[in-house]
Amino acid sequence: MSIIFSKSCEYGLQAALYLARQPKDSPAHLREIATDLNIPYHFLNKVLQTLTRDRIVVSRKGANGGFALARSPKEIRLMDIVRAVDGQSSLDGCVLGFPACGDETPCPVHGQWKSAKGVILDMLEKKTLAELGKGLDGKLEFIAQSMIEAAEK
Amino acid sequence: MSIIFSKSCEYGLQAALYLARQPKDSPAHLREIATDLNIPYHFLNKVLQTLTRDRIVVSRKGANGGFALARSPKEIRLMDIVRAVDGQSSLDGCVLGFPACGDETPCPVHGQWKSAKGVILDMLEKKTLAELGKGLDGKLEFIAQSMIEAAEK
DNA sequence: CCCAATTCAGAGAATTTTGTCTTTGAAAAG
DNA sequence: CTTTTCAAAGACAAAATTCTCTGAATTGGG
Repeated sequence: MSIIFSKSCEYGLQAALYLARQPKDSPAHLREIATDLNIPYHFLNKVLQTLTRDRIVVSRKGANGGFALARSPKEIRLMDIVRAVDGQSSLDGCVLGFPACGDETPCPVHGQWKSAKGVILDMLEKKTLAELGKGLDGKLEFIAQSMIEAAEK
Repeated sequence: MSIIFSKSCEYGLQAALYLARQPKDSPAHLREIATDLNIPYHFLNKVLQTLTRDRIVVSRKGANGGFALARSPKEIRLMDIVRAVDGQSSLDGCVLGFPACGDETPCPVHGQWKSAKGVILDMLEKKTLAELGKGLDGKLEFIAQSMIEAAEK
């Protein structure tokens, strides 16, 4: 599990990234995505259902079916996926766990944490799937390679 | 649970902070700490055992026993506690979960995440219990208040 | 010196949360 | 209809969190 995301969310982000790289008008199959990204089939099923309900991806049943992004990758921010899967509140809250911590009654690291979180939120709010997919251009093999190495352990 | 720490770690940080505010030569009892911070007694027991084994706090049994910091609050950084409880590796790893992500084969957000993590690690490495305790001076009631509100939910 | 009370140490069980799998159903295409 | 593919409920497993219980060290009082 990543530091800040649940596994569901991690898988959701990976899958969305996968779909962003997919040629237009050719939806990807659950089976294909799960295999390529080395994600448990049925767990990914559930995550994609969530993203579908949130209208971040669209699904089609039957032959020629599959999953595709609901809108242009330029219009899907990482934050959209995080919010859909882990919920907004997953990024709120005091880093030391003090329930009453806030701008008025700050915990001792409130200020510093706020600026660190600012960098993170900024990243999530501004990065779109389009930019991320571009970052992967010319290294299609990155993900696959990544997963092969993981499987070897 | 905080975004980046386990509950164990959160409790460890809170307890250490508590001990830093404690008058010299008067160790705090487990029962007292757990009650004041609203932490499950036996879970805190375990966390404090970890911190004791790591020589961040010292313990004494029997009457007049209890827990105290093993050295001056000025010499205990947040990172020491995080490392002891959650382990160093809890802060490593790709934020999107790609196992092969690294400086040579970066994931699309590797750079941004690295700088965000830099701010966090910097905070953990530089902030000592002494500075944090000072931050609480004059608001002894902060923690208690915090916990009362939490309990009301 | 011995005993009783106090307090931490630690193993391990129970619970909760999170992640994974099983199974059945429903929609679409040909 | 038959095949393909997503939808969804719910069982199961693993991990994190919380609780139970027993033991061991220390102190102070008889």
